[in-house]
Amino acid sequence: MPMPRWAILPAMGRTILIYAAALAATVLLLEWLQYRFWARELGIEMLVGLVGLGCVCLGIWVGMRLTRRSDPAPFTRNEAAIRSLGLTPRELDVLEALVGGESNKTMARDLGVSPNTVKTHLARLFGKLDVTSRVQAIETARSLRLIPAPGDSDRTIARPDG
Amino acid sequence: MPMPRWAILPAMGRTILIYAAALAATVLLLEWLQYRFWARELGIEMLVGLVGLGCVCLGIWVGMRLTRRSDPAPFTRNEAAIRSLGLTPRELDVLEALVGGESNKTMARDLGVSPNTVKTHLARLFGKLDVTSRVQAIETARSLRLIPAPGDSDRTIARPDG
DNA sequence: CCTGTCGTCACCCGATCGGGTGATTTTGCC
DNA sequence: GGCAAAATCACCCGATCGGGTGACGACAGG
Repeated sequence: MPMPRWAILPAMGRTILIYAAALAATVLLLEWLQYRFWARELGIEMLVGLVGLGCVCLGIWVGMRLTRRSDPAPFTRNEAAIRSLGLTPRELDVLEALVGGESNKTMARDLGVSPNTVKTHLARLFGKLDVTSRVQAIETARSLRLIPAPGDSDRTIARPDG
Repeated sequence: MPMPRWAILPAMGRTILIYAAALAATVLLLEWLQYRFWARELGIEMLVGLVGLGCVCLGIWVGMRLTRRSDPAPFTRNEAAIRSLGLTPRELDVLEALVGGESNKTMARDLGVSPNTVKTHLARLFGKLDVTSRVQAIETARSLRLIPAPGDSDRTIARPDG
């Protein structure tokens, strides 16, 4: 399941608080500068225009902050899904080794166990993920965010028509 | 429909024009409302505050418009890589069917051919991609942007150059 | 102590895969 | 028509995979 939408609200709330503080500071700054003097000197229209201009810049900055992508997508492993599926640490090791596309024999050598053990872990993994093939296991694991998807952690971009 | 990158610039310019028009309209509206009266009634502080609030909202809206991503990563298929590898259309069909994690028999049924044909296409595909397993073929194809990776938009963009 | 879970390994067996060779038909192009 | 590429299908064969069962030791928890 994807990250709930409301999870970004704290960040937005913090930004809004920062903005509110900046606004209050601006108002106090104007008061401190005895803006009434400036109002008499420049005229109310000019004062309102200047304030509006400043507030527009502030709003643009806030708007950009609000819509900025939480950029790196740091890939947080879905521990809840792991627990609900009952995946053991060793099964996760096999799952991570699975994405390399190697054979059971090679994975066994990498993990330092027997190919039969890898087969056992894989069989249980397939059962828990409710899949029947290695490729489906990888796809399902990625959709459940058990393992990082391509472009999630390492940003290796091969540009088309290179 | 192809959407060149520079095409978003007019959209931004349009947005800026809309913002400028809205600002002018607001100023005129204030003038029309004889804001001097409101300034005397509410006090300059309140007037400035209201104008600032309105302009901040306007600025936030503009900021959000300016930083809105234009369809992030529409996934352009790497036709150059396809050509350089010598991949035939049918081999690409098999490659796309491969990501589903189905067996050769199922892919053959989906493609309307014999399992032996799928095996032949797969063998040539493995040779051209220089891999030895289905999973490696998918990983390599994704890294070469022959097929969309999870997280990429599923809409394929037609490129002018064949 | 007993039970449950986990990790490890073994064996069997059928299905599938990967690799190779060969053949035929279709398609597009000169 | 001739040619080349592509697509199709068949067969063989060894390797691997997927599924199932059984077993053993370690280890935590009641």
